[in-house]
Amino acid sequence: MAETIAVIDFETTGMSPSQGARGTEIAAVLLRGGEVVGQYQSLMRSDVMVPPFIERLTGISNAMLRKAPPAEEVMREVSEFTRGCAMVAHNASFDRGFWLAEQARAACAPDPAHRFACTVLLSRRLLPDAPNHRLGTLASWLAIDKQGRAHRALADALTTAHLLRHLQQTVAERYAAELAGHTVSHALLAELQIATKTALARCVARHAQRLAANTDAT
DNA sequence: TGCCAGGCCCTCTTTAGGGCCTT
Repeated sequence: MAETIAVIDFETTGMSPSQGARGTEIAAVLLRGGEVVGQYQSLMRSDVMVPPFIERLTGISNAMLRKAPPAEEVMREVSEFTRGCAMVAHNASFDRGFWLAEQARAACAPDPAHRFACTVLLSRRLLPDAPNHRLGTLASWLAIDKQGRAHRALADALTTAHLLRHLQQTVAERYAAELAGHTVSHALLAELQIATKTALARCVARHAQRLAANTDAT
């Protein structure tokens, strides 16, 4: 069966857990074989106030969060929802930081499958002609249908999922010869996101050779 | 008073600095 990738997005009270910021909403979209096969979204309540700027940006208010389920309960649910999935986020260092911090608060057992790939890093390498690599700009530039209000978790996660699908298709078409029939897996994306731009084709070819060698060995 | 993140990329670089991207 094709691997399942979980595309996640956090809305938060600030830029970094190290500064005391907390998640206010999380969404996870499951992609399998390029199709959306599941989605999860929930507001999450913590004891941290939403600053006015963030409330205007996301539309998530302190009043909304007072009625939301506790962050710990939400993290346990979304951890179970994404169990066994490789992860993707737009600017993954940001979401990964909140993911780890909120998981730790909720005493969720770390899932070794939860390795992150980043659509910012990938789009910088694969879409160098884009005006910039903000999620909204890339969505407009690639004519990705609007998925709802930007800066809400599910809308941004769905947009990122469509962007990821476009990036996978780009790799599949541009490096069809190097791929030699192999699919564009999360593992390959993780290698491409840290490859130099001039080494992308060689990176794909090496990856395909390793897969072929492993297949031969089994 | 002004500043406060962090990981990555690019270049006028690597003994550094500035910009991008996320809320």
